[in-house]
Amino acid sequence: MANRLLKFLLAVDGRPRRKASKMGKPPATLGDIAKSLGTSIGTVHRALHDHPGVSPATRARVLQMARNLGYRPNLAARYLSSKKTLRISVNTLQGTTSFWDEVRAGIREEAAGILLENVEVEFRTSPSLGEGEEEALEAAIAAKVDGIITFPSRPETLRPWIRRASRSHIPVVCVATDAPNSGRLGIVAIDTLASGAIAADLMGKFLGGRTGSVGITVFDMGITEHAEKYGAFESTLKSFYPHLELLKPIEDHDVEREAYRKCRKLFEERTDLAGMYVTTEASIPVLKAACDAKVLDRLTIITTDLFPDLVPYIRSGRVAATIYQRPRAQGQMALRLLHEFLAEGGRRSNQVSLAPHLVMRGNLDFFLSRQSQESASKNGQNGQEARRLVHDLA
Amino acid sequence: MANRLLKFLLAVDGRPRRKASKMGKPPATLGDIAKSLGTSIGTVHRALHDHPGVSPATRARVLQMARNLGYRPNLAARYLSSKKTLRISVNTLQGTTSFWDEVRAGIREEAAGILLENVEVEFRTSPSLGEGEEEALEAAIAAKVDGIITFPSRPETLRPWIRRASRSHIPVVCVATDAPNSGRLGIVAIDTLASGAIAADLMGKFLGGRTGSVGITVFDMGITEHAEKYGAFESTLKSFYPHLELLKPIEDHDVEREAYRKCRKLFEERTDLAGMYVTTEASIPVLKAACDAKVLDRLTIITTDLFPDLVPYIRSGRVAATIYQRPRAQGQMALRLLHEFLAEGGRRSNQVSLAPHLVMRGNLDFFLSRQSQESASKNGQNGQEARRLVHDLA
DNA sequence: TTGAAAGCGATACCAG
DNA sequence: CTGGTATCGCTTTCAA
Repeated sequence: MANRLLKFLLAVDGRPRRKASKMGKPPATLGDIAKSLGTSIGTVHRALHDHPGVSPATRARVLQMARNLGYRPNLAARYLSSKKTLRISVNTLQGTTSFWDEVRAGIREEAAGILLENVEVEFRTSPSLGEGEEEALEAAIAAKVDGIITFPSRPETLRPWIRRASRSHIPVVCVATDAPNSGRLGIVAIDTLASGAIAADLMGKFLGGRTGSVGITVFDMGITEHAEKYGAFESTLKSFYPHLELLKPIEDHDVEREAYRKCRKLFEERTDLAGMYVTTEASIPVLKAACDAKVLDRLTIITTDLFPDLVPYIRSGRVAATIYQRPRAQGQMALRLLHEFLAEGGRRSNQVSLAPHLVMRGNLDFFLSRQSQESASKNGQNGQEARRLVHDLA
Repeated sequence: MANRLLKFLLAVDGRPRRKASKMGKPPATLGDIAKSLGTSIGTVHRALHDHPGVSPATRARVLQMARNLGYRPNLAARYLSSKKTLRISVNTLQGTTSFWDEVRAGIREEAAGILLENVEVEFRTSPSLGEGEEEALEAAIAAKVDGIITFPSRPETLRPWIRRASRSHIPVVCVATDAPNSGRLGIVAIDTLASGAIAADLMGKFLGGRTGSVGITVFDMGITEHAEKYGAFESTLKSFYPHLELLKPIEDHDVEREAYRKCRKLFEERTDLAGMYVTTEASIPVLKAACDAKVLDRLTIITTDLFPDLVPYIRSGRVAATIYQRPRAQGQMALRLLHEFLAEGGRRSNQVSLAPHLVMRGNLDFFLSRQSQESASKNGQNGQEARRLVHDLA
């Protein structure tokens, strides 16, 4: 092949492959700061870390000089010398479906993949919604962990605890649900608007030109995410499929009996019901109700998430599609966000909105094989053994 | 709140937060190996790195002992002392759509996010399909980069070059298309089966009960990925929507005129055509052809990927849905794969299959806002300035 | 072919 | 309050 360098190819410089070769001066070190200030490394270090025993005057000078020189700590050196591990508390739910297991798996994978192997994950898992969540947060704070990943099932209740953590300089990242105005560092969740909108769009298309009403279940309209999802579903339906009537949301509060009862009632009353969008995890009771009310085969049903009990419904086509909220990816991103913050590597976007995945009969197996890849290690363990898991960002 | 530790919460030990606190002995070091062998650190190092000047006998003993002690290099120490940068060549296409720009953006983001800031990315971009790709690979090998990310547009042609790279101990990761039996380290791509299957499933649902034929365009059936995608589309259609007849694939070879001509012909001949699945980037010519043949509004069209010219078609509903191949995520994963290998951090799955995203009218804006987030820095640059970009894994 | 030793940049401790 | 220094584990160079 022609050896001439094609002109459209980036010319590659042959300078020695050292960092400084980029022509930018080598990054400033503590020593540099100390030298140019005529002080010692120890002092500079203390100043930069707000450690006691530095006069305000010198501290200020150090800070200024650090800024001038564009000082950025060398993480390799830091880790090598200190060997502190970052302890991260993961406060989540046991859960009724595999959702939270997957989130935890994602967190473990990501933690295992960190090069500096300096992350230790502690799981504090609540047995059910609202049971011991505050205590768990309190315990994490008391244990002086370096960071917290949590699912604020009831944002208002947990908010004061998150505030408390922040005040103790413990960054908190929320997963799946946000806790607004809590001072949390970041939030990782599925984009609610994208979810609601795609569900509506699919619903409309699946129903073809048929008219009728469409039902929707949510956890609680008081939670921002759920209200937003409903809103997106509603507005999309309205603008593209105005012939479909959206009914008032059914709130199930993650209580199976409540979901069943309310939906059963709906199914029996609204004979014009054509479709149903279940935004919560509690899709099985809804499906049961539809079955018992003998409307299951008449309805176009779109659910949320993916777990074993749902599989037969999808496979048989009785659930037309499910909006998969990618728990694994949520866990991974949450840990990444937190770790990057802790490692001082840089703060990126603190609000990560993931696009949901669409699962239907056709691609169901793809997602199932993905879930089963996480063969090893269940939750609750200290995650040390979860060294090398098969990994991807689904 | 109750201070008692709820029994279901993981008990947290209060041992000093040092690594060794896990009760597992501290990881073995070079010194440990040297000591237990009665030799020196230098020798151990040379043995482990295949450096010249070690007798085969001692090398063997060192290797064995390293294995026994479960030695794993401390990356922080390694990086701190050597300061070599990993140079990675990214050989991709200029491209007609924004696809490759996004891939490169993803690679840059990921490179910028690496804590040990030890990655340098060089872009070698070919102006068009097949133009200078071999030369670019040759150049990368000649430049002795540490790793290569490439798009093997014509796998057979590039295979020998990939082999050559591998023989020179330069790992190669393929993006978007695989180069089988080339010795490449890994492959990152959208799952073809998931793509084809979901497209078929949607096509069937969108068409409701209507009968008719469905067309499909591919790049070239000779490329594994395209054949697989076709296969998945075909089998899904056949098993769930047997009343739809799938036509023979139209190969466009990424030539716009070819796509237009062949499709125009199809549109005029097959008056029973109900749907069209465009698996290639060249959807615009197909849409033009449909428009000119006056069948655009009659067809249910599913395309691939997302770029500006396609937007109006989606917004107006003339393209029912598009299968988004997440170029950004592909780039990110490719770099991650390669870096983890190079950093000796561990080898995970070398075959990453991403799930495609579904874009429709409803969630279109979500994806558009995502793309525009990558405001800064275009391709072709040396990527040094792309320090902190907004980041997520879409 | 091998051993010894000087860094890399930050942390943490001990002396002034 | 501040300066000095041993240390982390590895790479690399210089002697032997």
